[in-house]
Amino acid sequence: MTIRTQPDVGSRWILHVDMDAFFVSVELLRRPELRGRPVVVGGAGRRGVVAAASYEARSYGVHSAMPSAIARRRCPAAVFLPGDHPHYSKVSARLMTLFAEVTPLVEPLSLDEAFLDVSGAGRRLGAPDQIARGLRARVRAAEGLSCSIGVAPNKFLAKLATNSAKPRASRAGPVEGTGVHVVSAGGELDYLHPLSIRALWGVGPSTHEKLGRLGIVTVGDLAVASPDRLAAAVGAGVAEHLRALAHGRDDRPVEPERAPKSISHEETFAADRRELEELRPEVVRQAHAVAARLRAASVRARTVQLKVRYGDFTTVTRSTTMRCPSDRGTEVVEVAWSMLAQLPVDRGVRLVGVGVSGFEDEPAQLELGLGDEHGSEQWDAANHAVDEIRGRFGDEVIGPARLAGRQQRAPSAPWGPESPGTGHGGEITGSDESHQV
DNA sequence: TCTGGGGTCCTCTGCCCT
DNA sequence: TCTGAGGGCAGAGGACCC
Repeated sequence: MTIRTQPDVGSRWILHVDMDAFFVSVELLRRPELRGRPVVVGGAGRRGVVAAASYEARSYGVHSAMPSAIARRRCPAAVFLPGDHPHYSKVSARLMTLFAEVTPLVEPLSLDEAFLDVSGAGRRLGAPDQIARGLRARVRAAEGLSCSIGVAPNKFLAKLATNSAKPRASRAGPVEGTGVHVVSAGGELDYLHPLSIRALWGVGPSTHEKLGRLGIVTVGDLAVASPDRLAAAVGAGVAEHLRALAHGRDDRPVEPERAPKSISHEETFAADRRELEELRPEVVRQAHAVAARLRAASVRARTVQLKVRYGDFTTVTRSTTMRCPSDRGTEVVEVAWSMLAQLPVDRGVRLVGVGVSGFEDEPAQLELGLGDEHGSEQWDAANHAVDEIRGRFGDEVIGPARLAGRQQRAPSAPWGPESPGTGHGGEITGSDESHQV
């Protein structure tokens, strides 16, 4: 689709850049012999899911988030590759740098997606569609990767437009996309209203079903639906949000610096665990990983959340708000453990996770009446020393004595539980967890 | 032998306080 | 002293996104 957009002053133009099958495409650069074959990244473990699938694999009905067992059944010829998250992160960082050469207003959405506000780049780089085509060419030249770009007056429409520009999988194989799709100012509703409501941000399976019961199928149906009936079905807040989108309204700015509001780590086990003590190393490792990220971000968290998923997939969460915010692994362990100890685990736990939220920049209040007043300063110093050691020599070189003797965890296993029998590394701990280097 | 990991946002409920 | 209303907050869970 080619709509000539003008480099006019005052108009708002947003680019949504989405890399095509990012993880797979990055792997194919390292393994070009797999080009043209169905390739799947992730889903290597017994309980894993697909993180990304090549368009050849998608032709067999394989898609991301699909259980690996089903993916193998649908496409037995597919090549399954383990994910290499650190490598994808490096490539992603280079891409974001490339985007920043177009405009300083770059908001990364994930490793392979970003919004760019090019409203002020018209005089320098031309019309938005020209900027988009130029950027595609630069990404291709610099990294050998393909991306699709949506161009529109706001973020929501730009993201939708990207879908129209993407390559597709058909039974006959991959079909080239247009690469760039422009939704012109004034043409928003013509583009939007024929689409399924499922295309809207915030309409997942549950909301889709509720709206379907009201006879709302397309975005156009939603735009003319009774606000009261809508609110009764999905709640006032969601209803207002959806009505705004259905009218093409979205005035959220592109925000280059978005501070995270929570940090968490979780892990699914290869086999369910039924003993509390079997779960302790995981809680310790996750709590210290979370704490290290807090220190890296120079924030302290007030709330600790524990997540437990049982073998039947029921999930419970427990959270505790601490008197004083903390960035210390020992404190996160203590709070998470006290919550876990109150849950039944003998029914079989498949996943455990530790998270923190409620961030504060201010220095933590000194603890009173809890032993030596210099103790907390010493732990802070020790924690920062360990962070520094790990930054220089890697995560494996230092860990809690509690986890000593366990096989170190692979650098990253984001898309599936570890193989049975592998243990984990950990982080600096206090009290009962002295250091092992 | 189906369902990962890391997030955000919203709603509902219960508790405490005024 | 009891009761009810209302606000603020914490906790739990659901839905959604990539």
